[in-house]
Amino acid sequence: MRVAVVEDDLSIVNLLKRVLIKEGFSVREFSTAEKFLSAVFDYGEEFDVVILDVMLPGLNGVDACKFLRNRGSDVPVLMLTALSEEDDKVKGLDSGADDYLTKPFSIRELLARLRALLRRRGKVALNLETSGIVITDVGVLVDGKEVKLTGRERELLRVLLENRGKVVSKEELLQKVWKGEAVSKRVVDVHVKHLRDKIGDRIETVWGVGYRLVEGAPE
Amino acid sequence: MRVAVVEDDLSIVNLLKRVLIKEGFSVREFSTAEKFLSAVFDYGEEFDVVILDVMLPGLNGVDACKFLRNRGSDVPVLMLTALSEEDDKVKGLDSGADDYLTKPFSIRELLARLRALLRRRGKVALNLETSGIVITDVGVLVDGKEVKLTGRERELLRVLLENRGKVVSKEELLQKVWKGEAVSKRVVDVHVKHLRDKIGDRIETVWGVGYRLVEGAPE
DNA sequence: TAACATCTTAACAGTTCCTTAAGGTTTTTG
DNA sequence: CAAAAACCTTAAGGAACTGTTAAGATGTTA
Repeated sequence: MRVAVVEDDLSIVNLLKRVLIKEGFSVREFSTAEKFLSAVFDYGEEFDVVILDVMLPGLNGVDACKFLRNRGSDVPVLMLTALSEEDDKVKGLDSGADDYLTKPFSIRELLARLRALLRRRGKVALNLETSGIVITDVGVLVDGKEVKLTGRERELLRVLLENRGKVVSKEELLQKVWKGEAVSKRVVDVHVKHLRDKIGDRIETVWGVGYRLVEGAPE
Repeated sequence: MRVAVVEDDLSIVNLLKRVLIKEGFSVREFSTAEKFLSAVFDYGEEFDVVILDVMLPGLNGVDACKFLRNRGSDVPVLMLTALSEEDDKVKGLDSGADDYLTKPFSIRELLARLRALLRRRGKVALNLETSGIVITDVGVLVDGKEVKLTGRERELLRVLLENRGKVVSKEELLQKVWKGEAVSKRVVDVHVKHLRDKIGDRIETVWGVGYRLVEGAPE
């Protein structure tokens, strides 16, 4: 699950990062709405949910959300603000946000609302920590140790991680990692091999179907 | 964190510089309010916080602060003065200053107030010393030794330093250092090379993405 | 103007990454 | 069991990216 945190207050960013990463999200942070929108529309980055501060330098969260919706994005947006006035709540939701949280907020409530948002969209927020693997924008941690992965390897791992415990077919991997490029099916094998070399034997082969990332410790 | 020190008393300037640099601030000093305002509005320099003396030759601190606010700047201002009368305190805060300190002041109190100001703005004062690199307006210190950098090199280093430990994409570097000028992507590589030659191998290449300034000692 | 510093581009060299291909191994099927 | 199918492993070639150097452009200073 990829979550974008659009927030300029470093102390909040760091708090969110710590909590969300522990919960198994891939966290990508942006200090301004402009940077976030550029990542989405200029570079085509995709997120499963967005935590968006209202008070931002430059473009504010409400307008950023409107922009998102105008451009057709339906990614769930959780709005954050220091203002608790009803007026702002209305503005926020009017702009297309899905939920709203006023600062200061409790971590428990934030997580609860995030999960609610994802559930509503048919997504399930899982704690990836059980696999011992954490992906952030800074790097990839396996059992607490940083591992250097290439672009393809990282994407491959991300897809497997999102479906850990479940078999992912080669077709699905090709579609999600290689985005329909015309490549041989065998590239998957090769990259799985490389991944195995780097992260250890956590990828199981399901004969005739695809691959599955084994779960680590039980919940 | 960039701090502007606007003060004509050299002994105070030197004291502040020594302390602030040790705390990890990039310090820029101005002996008059005019010079400071010119840097801000004519040259577009940006600061995270301003330490502004009230008694200055020419334009005084109170008026300089008013000027700042009138022009729409909301940078945190910590006012310094030798006068302890309530009257001056009121004038200072009326002018738009965020806090106020009378000379003589204790270093500890100054730092506490600075941190409070930055925290209020959602910024966190970090000690850049952990990277072994300190940037001031006089020069750049690497492991205590002064290094001569050119303009581009210094800006490049500053952006990397602000994001140390994190990958900064080439696009972001081009945007922040070259402000959207139409230059080839490769200029970044060349300047990184020059920086490496001058400050040693502290810049890591992240293939296909950008560069990262490695962190020195842990926090 | 001459000497100097800085910045950008271009060219070539070096590196990393991705894909394909080929031969070997394991699993399934007849 | 033997053949077929799927997968593993390795290595080579090429594509994409970065490193390095030098020359020209531009601006600055003596």
